[in-house]
Amino acid sequence: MDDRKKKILQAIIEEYINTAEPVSSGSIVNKYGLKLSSATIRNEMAELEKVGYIEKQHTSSGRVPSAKGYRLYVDELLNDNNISLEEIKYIKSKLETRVNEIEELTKITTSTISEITHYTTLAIGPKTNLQNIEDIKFIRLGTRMLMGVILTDSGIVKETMIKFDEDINDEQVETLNFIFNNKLKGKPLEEIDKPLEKYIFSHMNYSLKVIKPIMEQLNKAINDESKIYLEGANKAFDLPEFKSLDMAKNFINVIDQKEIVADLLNTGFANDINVYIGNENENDQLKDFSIITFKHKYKNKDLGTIGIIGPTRMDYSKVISVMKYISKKLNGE
Amino acid sequence: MDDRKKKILQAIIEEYINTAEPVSSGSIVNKYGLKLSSATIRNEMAELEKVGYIEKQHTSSGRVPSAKGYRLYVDELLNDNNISLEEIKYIKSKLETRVNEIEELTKITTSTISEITHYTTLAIGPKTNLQNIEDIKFIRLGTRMLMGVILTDSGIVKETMIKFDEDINDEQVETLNFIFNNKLKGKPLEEIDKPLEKYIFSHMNYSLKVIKPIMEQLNKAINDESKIYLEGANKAFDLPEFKSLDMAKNFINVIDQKEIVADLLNTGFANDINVYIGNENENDQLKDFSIITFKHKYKNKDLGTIGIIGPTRMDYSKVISVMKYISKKLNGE
DNA sequence: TTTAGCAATTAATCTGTTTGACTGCTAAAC
DNA sequence: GTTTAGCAGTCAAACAGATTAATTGCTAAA
Repeated sequence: MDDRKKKILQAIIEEYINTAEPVSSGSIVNKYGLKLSSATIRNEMAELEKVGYIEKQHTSSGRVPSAKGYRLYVDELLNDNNISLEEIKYIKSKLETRVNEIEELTKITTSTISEITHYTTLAIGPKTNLQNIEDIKFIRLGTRMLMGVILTDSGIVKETMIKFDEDINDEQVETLNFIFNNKLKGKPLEEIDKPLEKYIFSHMNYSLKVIKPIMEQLNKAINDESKIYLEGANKAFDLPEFKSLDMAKNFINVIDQKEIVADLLNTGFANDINVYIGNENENDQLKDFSIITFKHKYKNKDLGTIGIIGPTRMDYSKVISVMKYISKKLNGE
Repeated sequence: MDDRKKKILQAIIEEYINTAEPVSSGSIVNKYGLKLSSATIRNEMAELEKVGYIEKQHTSSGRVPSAKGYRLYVDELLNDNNISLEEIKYIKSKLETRVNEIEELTKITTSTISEITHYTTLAIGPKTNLQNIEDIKFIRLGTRMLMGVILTDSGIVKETMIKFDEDINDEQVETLNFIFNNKLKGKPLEEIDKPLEKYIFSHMNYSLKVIKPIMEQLNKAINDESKIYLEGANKAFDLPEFKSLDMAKNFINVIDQKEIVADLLNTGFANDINVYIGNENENDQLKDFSIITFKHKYKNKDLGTIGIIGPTRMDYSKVISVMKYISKKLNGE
């Protein structure tokens, strides 16, 4: 792969991303700084095809990038600083909104990305079971109901309602708060488990009727599949690839299935922007889509993962640039 | 409209709902108990068309019900007890799941309806500002954060996080709990407002720095657009009307816009199953869809509205039957 | 090594034809 | 008076062939 081939590949990919039409040798002459005749480009294209970076749909058609082509483009060729001053200004203003909850920040970030990139954007909260408990409290609502609230060191708040068949009094609530905090503060969330149940049961004289539902609900709350955020599902339908009904149907199917979305957001490395192109995706239902994700953090604390999903013909440069900027910005410049 | 015409109209509509194809005079002979030749049915169809209950797409095509036709069918002709024993059994088992929160019940009901009817199902929580406060409490998390929790008499729980620039101590929290409960218990949610702020400010010596954020967040929490639940968005794409890309795009557009969904769920009468057929919908974007909603209640307490959305060719009989049954079941037989 | 020029290929578009499913109407049957 | 058989008329959908336009690969010249 000499330099000229890479330049031509880049031109093909960028032209295809812009036009969504197979790229002919003639269409990139005099664009992208290529001072070559269409015949020469044709010769180079034939070789690029031989090594699998581009593909033809039929004998006389223009070329379309393959997953392998996009991969090279993403790894070596694209401009990852493709972001305008206006966009930076807009993102800044959005991210500086004062929020009281991590959830809100995630929501804002998700919708901002969707607005700027025009792609469907997804987000999921962080895996909580590795986080540490910073505070755990119970609060009585009415006579037979408790709300359990857990604050983790990442600032995530988990809450759950617990109903009882008998009345609860304030003294009991206070004891619960005392015991749970003493026993669990600073420990990882997953420590809320059976052993504790036995401990409470042997150290307090509450009936199992009270303790059982508490433990059940707390465990449910922390193991709860995190909430999934979705912004701009309709944006996909403006793209020409969604003219195909199959594609559209597949897309809705994917974003409608929480497990698939959770899966795709939960793979990938912590400190990177992760790009999965077409058939690089493990899940067969995703093989026509590309997905770009990153874990967003605030002062190095995991806040979850945000990702965009779109056709393989995606503006990788723009998306990656925006994510890079936001990631940096969230983590404090 | 004599009886025979109604029978024929019913036959046309039910055949169309089943097949999604324009209904010819021949296709309903010997079905639906009609012992007439196709010629007679043709004559009747011509008259039904003249009064606007059915329509032709071109001279030699079969007939398709109009919105007016569906309306008559829904009001007078359909079987609203179109529900099988298996379905009843399934619904029962689902609704008997023990839940700790209203939210959960809404989720379960929504997904059950979607599973049984095969239509996209939407839900929204009740308008909270008319509900009464049953309990209102603050709980300290860490040193500079409060969680405010409001329980209403319908069992709805609203919570909000409040951050401060200075430390909060337990004594302050206790006073807050005392004052808010004393002042607001039994009152409608909308009473949480400016006058209270002044009262607290004059009766306690907390700085405005503490009280301001509390009032702000509480107001935000109660005025928050209720969460919208969505189940089975992908189900729509199995229907033949969604072969049309325009239709599909419109559909996604509608369910993606929270305001439209909130609007369509918030119209309609409290004690009824509300049916909006095609152009009966006020919103232009909904004119190709039909919507059926009902307010679900538990022991006469408003729990919000559940609705399904689909093409005008919808199985009104099944949907209405299922909703009737569920509505009755939730409200305690 | 590059390029001009040209035959070959193919999808997309267009055009005309056939087919099949209906209807509406007429006249006969009930 | 009502119902029905039968048939001409209509139209969309399916099909088949011809045309067009885009683009390639290859050859031979620059």
